Amino acid sequence: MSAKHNQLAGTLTDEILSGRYQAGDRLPSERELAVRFNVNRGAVREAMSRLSQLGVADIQPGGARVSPINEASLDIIGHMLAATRVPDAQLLEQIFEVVERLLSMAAEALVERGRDADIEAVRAQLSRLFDNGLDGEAHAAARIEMMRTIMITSGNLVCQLIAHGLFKQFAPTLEAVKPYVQLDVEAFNRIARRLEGALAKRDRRAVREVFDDFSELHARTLAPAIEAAARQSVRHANRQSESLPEVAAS
Amino acid sequence: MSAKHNQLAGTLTDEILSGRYQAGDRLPSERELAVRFNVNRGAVREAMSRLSQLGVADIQPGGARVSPINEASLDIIGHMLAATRVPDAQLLEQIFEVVERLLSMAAEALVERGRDADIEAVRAQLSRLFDNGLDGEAHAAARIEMMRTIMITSGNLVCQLIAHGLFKQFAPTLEAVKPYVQLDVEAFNRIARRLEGALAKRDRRAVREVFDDFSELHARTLAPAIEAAARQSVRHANRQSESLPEVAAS
DNA sequence: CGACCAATTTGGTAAGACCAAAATGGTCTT
DNA sequence: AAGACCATTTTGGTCTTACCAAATTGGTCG
Repeated sequence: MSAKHNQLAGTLTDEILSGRYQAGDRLPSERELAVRFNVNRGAVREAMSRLSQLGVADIQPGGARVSPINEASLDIIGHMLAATRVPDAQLLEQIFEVVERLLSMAAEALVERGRDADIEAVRAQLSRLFDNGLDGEAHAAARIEMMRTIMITSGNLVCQLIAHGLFKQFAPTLEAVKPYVQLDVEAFNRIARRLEGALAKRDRRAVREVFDDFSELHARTLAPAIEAAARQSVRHANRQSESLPEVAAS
Repeated sequence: MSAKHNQLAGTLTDEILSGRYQAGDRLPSERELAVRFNVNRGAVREAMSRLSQLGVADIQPGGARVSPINEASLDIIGHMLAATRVPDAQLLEQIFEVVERLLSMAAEALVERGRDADIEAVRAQLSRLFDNGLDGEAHAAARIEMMRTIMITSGNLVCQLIAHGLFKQFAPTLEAVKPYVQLDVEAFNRIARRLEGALAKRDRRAVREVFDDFSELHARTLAPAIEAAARQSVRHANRQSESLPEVAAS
């Protein structure tokens, strides 16, 4: 139900991401796209503007060209995840790898330069994770909330922005995979306990080791979940991603 | 010389970043901004669209509101760096902290899962750094090129996108600080040598330690450079950042 | 074969009108 | 007096049309 220019932008980015247009190729002119998709040129323009800001197209007077993927904005990750109905396992792993590194960085900054109160806050959240018996949903929410707190209290804005941006993009995918995730709560809580101790002692090295192990656990958990999701998804119909009907050429 | 909507977008983001509009505040309506800056509403609209994609404003039918900074896109970093004529040392350090973490991650991925040819390529670039006597400019260019190679060969797209995005944004600032940077080439080359060895042995732990030390060296180098740049810049006139003249209210 | 120049194509900007959703402020009910 | 309800106004969203400037294109001339 989104507006036309949104659909157009989505269609075009998908076509670019799918290789329909290669990097360096010229995109059709705005006027041509307008007639082809039977929309206003203004709508085409807004769509192109988004492509430009997404970094997938370089648009200049005289014509627009497709940019190399590695020059794009972080925001294409969301498109790439949504493009395939089975989440791209490799890409998801890359995302988590980055997130966990940044998380480790934030936690290390916290133990090195953070205020006591902030450390206490994170420790309290950690305790809640392994103390009372939270159900699956609550446990997951608490985990995310804790990571968020670490990011914020670290004081590194860059880190926060990246984490927030990435999370916003893979959240829907995560939601789709979630039913198949079987977290080893025991193992996780062991790690949480270790992290809590490392924070208490402000032991940076220990913090890092904890996150290394956490990263490993996460990978062990995620891989089979994605596989399971992939097996299941073959039954489902193709998600009808909204796209504009293309008018036949004369 | 940029277009009106660009200037307007810049002016508005600067005002938001400077706290002129607080998070949650309502922004003036498009029509009001149009008369205030004596531009077409279309121009205002394009500017607002950019604010929205930058994540600094949430724009909805009924009114636009300022978003909290930590929900913005990575691209505001560039604005923040450009906002103050003296580069914000803290922010720059945060950026480098992130970049170096990601670099370490990429290098570790390379030694763990990379192809021999790719490792050879990086080693060759490293050798060039400490073998022949490159002058300052060439040495700096070679350093950047090597980091770029590591990022690309790591195969982690997310990592690449972040690094590319960050680099694009602090490049101009770096250019401004560069004259004041006095790199300890000796120390750097020692680190380069160690990295080259670690890559050859595909020793992940060693790679990480090298990057930890590299990060430290980088910080030691950067801090005094920024300070020197700050001392010098007080003499220079305020960079005349292009902004739109505001029309007096009737 | 190459340099140069004009016609065309392409993106950029502007102005105006209209629509739908949200915010606003008044009114009525309780 | 407080709250629910509703019509008006405000605000962003879309579409249309026209014109401008820069880049591309293709031909022509040296």
